[in-house]
Amino acid sequence: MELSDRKKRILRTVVDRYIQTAEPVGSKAVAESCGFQVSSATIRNEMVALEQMGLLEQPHTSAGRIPTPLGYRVYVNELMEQQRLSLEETEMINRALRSKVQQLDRIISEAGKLTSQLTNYPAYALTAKVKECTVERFAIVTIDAHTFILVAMLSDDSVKNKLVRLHYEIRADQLTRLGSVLNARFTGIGERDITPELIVSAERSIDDSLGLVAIAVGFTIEILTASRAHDSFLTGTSHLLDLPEFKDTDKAQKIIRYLSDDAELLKLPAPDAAGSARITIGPENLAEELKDSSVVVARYNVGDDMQGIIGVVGPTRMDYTQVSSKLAYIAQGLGWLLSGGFTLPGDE
Amino acid sequence: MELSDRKKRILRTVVDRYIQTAEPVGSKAVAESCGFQVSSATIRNEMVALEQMGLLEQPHTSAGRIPTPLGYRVYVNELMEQQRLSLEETEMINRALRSKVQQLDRIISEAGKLTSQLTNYPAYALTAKVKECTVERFAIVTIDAHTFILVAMLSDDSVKNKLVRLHYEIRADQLTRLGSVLNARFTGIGERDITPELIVSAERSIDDSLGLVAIAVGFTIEILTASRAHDSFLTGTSHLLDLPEFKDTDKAQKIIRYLSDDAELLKLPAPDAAGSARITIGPENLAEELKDSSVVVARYNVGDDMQGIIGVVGPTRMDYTQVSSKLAYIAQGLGWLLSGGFTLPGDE
DNA sequence: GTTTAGCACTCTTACTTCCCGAGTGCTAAA
DNA sequence: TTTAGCACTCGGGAAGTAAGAGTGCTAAAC
Repeated sequence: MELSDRKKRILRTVVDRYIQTAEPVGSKAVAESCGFQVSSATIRNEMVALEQMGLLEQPHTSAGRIPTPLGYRVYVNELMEQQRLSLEETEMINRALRSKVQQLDRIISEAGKLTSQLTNYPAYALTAKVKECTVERFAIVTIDAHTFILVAMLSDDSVKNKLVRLHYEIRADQLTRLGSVLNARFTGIGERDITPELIVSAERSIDDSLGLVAIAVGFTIEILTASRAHDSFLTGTSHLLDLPEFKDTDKAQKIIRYLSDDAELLKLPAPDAAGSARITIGPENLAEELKDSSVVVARYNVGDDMQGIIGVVGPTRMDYTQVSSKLAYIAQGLGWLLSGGFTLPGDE
Repeated sequence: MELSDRKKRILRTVVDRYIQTAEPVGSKAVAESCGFQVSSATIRNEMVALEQMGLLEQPHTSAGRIPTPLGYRVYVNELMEQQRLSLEETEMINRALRSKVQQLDRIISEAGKLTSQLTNYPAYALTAKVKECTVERFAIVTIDAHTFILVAMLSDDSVKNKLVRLHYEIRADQLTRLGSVLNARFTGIGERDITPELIVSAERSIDDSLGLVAIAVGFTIEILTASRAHDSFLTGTSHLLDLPEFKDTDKAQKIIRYLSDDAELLKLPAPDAAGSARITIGPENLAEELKDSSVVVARYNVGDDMQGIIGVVGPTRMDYTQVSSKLAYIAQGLGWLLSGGFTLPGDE
């Protein structure tokens, strides 16, 4: 498919304008738009050609043209110029990311919030474990004679904890022994390696009449099971209601409900490589609910064990340029922070 | 204000029906409704009286009546019977709560989700610290020569952690010393007690040429600052779009946007005592955005240091009976779980 | 051959008008 | 005090109308 320069320019103008206004774009508007020296009639002829190529369509006779999904695809692939984020924007993202990265568990949800704020579209964030998790290290913190906190550091660098309250008193040395047996026998192994025999043998080894091992192992299994599941977060759904394409509450509701379902989010397309953004337009989406919407996703990696996905959902008329730039930057920044250390590019 | 039995019964019928259908209730419908032996004309006369008392109103002449906010208030205060949750329902809540209480930090957000699911209205959850937090205990977990996790257990029983990666190598004994000085000097004190002098003296005491103390204390301050702030979660906003009163996207958007603002959520009314639910109807709300909506909130306490709030937002035509029962039960269950231990009433 | 101007045509959107029916308030009788 | 009957009111949906934007086509101009 070969497009003349003029056709490209017209297509780009139509897409840009339609992204902004959500109104079909007429030939006159295109002709008047930046620096065309030809009349609207000429534009009309070209637009007919673009329509026959399947890049534009008319919602009805005698309305302006709007891009088809294929038109958006061509725009995204060939016409869209990668937008440079301004210094202020990168600064802001850096600052926001850095201040959010206090607690490992929360980063992902915070990254989602940030994305939604910056793009003005709903954003979702997922974590996905590539490998099965194991506990790297247990720690026990005594609160009082009845109470302690069991802390587990997992192989994906996250930390889980549980407050344990017992009806009977426990001595410090019992907890110490519990800690050592947990660290000796239950670290570095996956959920399926925790057998009843292992538990019994561990209980014997410290003469565990109180059943502390059983409690701790129960918690461990809970954690490992939960960590196999994916975490997901959705924010900024109210942005959808801003858009004219969702002024019909039914549509908005369907899509928000769809996005609220963790299981569905997991099925969404993911980019192959970290850092870059992948764009899925309208009917390219497999899910029926998203046939009228577009999804932009970026991936980041944390070590080898874990990866995360941040995505933005909007109408096909999404501002692809802006969204994909910002998303890619955020994903990259996250990757740096999580696996690198404290500094982001641009920091001194 | 004295209401005859018949008037009470009529008011209750109107409110119940309007809650279900969202349509103005006519005299005929009331007359036919359960067991009235009088004609619609009699009902009409009574309804005029109720209207003059300010309990009912007509959206326009020749439509049925709908309750005024005052009408709802009377309904809530005098006519509503506390609904007993069914055994299945309490079982389900118990099960859901128990399985969620793995990780202290997440409980509150999970409780919000649960509430929203059970009531079919949007729910929000807040934590509020009554007292300033302190770190109870530090723990350091070594990952490799460049990396360790700093874990802090706070006085509110939550656990915070931070992955620290350095460009230079650190020895195990350096970390051990860091741990002891942190536990010796930085536990049990509030944010404002962390003075530069304290930091310098701590650094000297372990000959900290690597600046580890500075990093750890920086993290501590971050945590204490953040824990003073409130956490808030909002879920189930899509339920709003089900309701006819929010079929206008503008209204829905305004209220969702309002609820997404943490600062505003904090201003919402809170119940005085834990366990019971407080109901705020329409114009009783101070916020302009909520003048057409009602809020049901319940509070739970965790020890003396912390308390949390769970709230449900819906139209004035909210199913107060159902919502307040469930909310009270959930709040109660949470309180038990968080401060008591493992068992819920009804468990064996 | 390409571009332009002009014109008739189409289709949506917004606005007005009109009718229907549900539900009321009043009055008079039971 | 309750009931039946009746005229009246008003919102909502259907139908009809006018305006406007944008098109496709044709014929002339470059």
